[in-house]
Amino acid sequence: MELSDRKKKILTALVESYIATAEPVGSKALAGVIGCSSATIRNEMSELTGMGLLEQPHTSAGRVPSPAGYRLYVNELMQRQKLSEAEAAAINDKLAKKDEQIEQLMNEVGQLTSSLTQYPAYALAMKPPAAVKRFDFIYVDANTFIVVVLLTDNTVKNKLVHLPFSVHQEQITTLSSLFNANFTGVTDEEITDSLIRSTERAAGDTYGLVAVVASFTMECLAGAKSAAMQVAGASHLLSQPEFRDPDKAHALMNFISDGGRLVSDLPHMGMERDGLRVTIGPENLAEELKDSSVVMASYDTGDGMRGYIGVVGPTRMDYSSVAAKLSYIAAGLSRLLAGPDAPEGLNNKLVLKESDRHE
Amino acid sequence: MELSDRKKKILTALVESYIATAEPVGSKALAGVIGCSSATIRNEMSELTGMGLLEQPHTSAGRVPSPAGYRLYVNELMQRQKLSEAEAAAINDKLAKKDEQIEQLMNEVGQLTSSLTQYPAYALAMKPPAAVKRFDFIYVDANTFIVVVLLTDNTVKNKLVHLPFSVHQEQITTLSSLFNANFTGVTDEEITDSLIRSTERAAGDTYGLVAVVASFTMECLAGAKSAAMQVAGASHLLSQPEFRDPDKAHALMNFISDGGRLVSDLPHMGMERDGLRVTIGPENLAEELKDSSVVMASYDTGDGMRGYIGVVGPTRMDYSSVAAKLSYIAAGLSRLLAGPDAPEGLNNKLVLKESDRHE
DNA sequence: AATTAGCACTCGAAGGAAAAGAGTGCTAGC
DNA sequence: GCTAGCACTCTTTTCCTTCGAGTGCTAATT
Repeated sequence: MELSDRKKKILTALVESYIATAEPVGSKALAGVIGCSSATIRNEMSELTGMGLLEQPHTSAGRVPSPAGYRLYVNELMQRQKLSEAEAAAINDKLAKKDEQIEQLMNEVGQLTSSLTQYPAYALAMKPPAAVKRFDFIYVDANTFIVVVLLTDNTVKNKLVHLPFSVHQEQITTLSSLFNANFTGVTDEEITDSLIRSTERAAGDTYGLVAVVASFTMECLAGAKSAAMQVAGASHLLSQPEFRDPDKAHALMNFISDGGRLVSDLPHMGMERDGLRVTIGPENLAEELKDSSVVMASYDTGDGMRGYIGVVGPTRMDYSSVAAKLSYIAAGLSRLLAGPDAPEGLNNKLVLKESDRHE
Repeated sequence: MELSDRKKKILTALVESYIATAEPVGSKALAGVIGCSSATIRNEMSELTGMGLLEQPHTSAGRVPSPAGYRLYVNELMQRQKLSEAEAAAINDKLAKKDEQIEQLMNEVGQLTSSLTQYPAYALAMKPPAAVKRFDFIYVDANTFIVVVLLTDNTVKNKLVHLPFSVHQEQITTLSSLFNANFTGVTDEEITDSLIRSTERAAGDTYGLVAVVASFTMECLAGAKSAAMQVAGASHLLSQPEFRDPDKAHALMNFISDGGRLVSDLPHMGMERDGLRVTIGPENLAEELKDSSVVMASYDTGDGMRGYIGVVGPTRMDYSSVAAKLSYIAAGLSRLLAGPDAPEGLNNKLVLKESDRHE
């Protein structure tokens, strides 16, 4: 059922006033804004309460939006906000530095989001599954060599292997061709015991090393697809009036600090058209979030890497401004990670431009 | 001036009772424990107050230890506590996994310390300065090669370099000998502009790549000596009665979450004999810590790598148990990082034992 | 029919007095 | 030197009152 224009206006004004002040809103306060008497507002508010969009903390307090009220506000009433020049510039600035490890980057993004929104924030990156593109073995000395693995996403991993017995340069070379023949283009699930065993049979006197290198390879592949997750700014919660009760604050902080729960208990699929998603109070699965809200945005680099950034706060969250900021940051991340300077995905590589050549 | 035995007993009992309950301690409560009447205790307490070891929140409350009182307790009265079997086992268990990146490890150690002590904890690792032991260059394709750098601390770093022009296999080989000749054994301060320029002059047609590889090298060396710092469990603060005031909690949490301040504002030198150090309330330099205490322990791998773990809490901290746990964890870390299984320091290397050889 | 003014009513917040309770300091006696 | 006793102090708790914001309803107005 459709609301009258005036009801929409009242609900909007009420939600925004409550977001700003955290105080229940009375009819008098709205009368001025809407342009009719407080009695009229009271009648309207009474109906809105009947529809479940507003709530009364107690008889003689003003009204407060219910979760359904917030939902309606977020879906239909809220203004899409633009970032100020300064904010946009700050974000671009922070994101300018590429070429970082993914954990490090997620950490910075979390910090940035949190300090910008003044709410706790998290940042999550998920890499697509990778395979090995090529192996290189570097002979260091009789007891030591280095395995260097180049993955399909152009990440490079390495490991120093120290042996209690000696090997020759040629044995390492053999090992190298062996692995390049058998283990390239293989994802981590495809590294089976039988593959390892058949490689060992072909390995001659270097069979003892196969299992070691194979397990390192699996580690790399597992690491490559694993998600990086960072949480930042949890202490911002404490400045919100709804968390002046230390017990409530504690419960939610615990939940937030446990990155695993954030990932598992938030429905990170089914983003709206613009890659944004808001879950309000009881819509959240996790018990700890039943009277908090989460705003999240997804980004996508186009080459299989996806991720999310999000913000946790009281249901009385400044949805409009948070949504705008998250969208902007997410868009920036998509650009950064898939941009022309990093055409093949994120990794610690270095692109040399013609202009860098010394004359 | 030396305290009578009875005064020591009273002070000890009072501190421990206050640590346990967070309530000011009255003379009656102590009378039972000490074995004389409350009036006697009152007289003694009055003198202890005069000496500045106790404080009265107000006339009709019991007494509370002053910072000086805690200091005396920590220095002379407190029992060196032993860990329970279970606790020791839990720590050993957690520390069993070696072979991790240093950031990851510090993160886990922070978590472990925090969950064990129920206070916020931090873990800090500082690597000694390193130099490059050798360079390897892997030719991938005409536009791409990988630089692999083996450092003196046996860490291996790599970078994929993508070029806007083609190079030949031989050019890469030249580059390799060039860098191995000029840049090995060099610390990051020793990489000067003139070194780079003289190498470029010797580089022939690969001069354009010298600066790139050199700057990557500096990055590696800088990264190798940089400290890894992790903070965990900040939310434990909220369960302490002294931080029921959200403003206080907020201020301290902000301080703690800012790892940099923790490092710079804590006097991490001058550990006591057993590698432990306690700073109580106003002894702390940082304004935010003026009514908190910090217990920290140092570890040392013997090969130049040092680090600290620490715990932040109210002055009413359970010094005895925290000190025991920190000592144990620090000792465990020393062992882990310098132990027989990792004889050359921490890095992501892999040591193959004879028994690992397949038969 | 919709809006508004007026008014009685409700209920939490704020303030204040009184009572309760815990602990001290002092004095006198053991 | 220790202890019992007691008056005194000061916080905490409780209960009561007052105050005020805001509602819901009714009747008047447009």
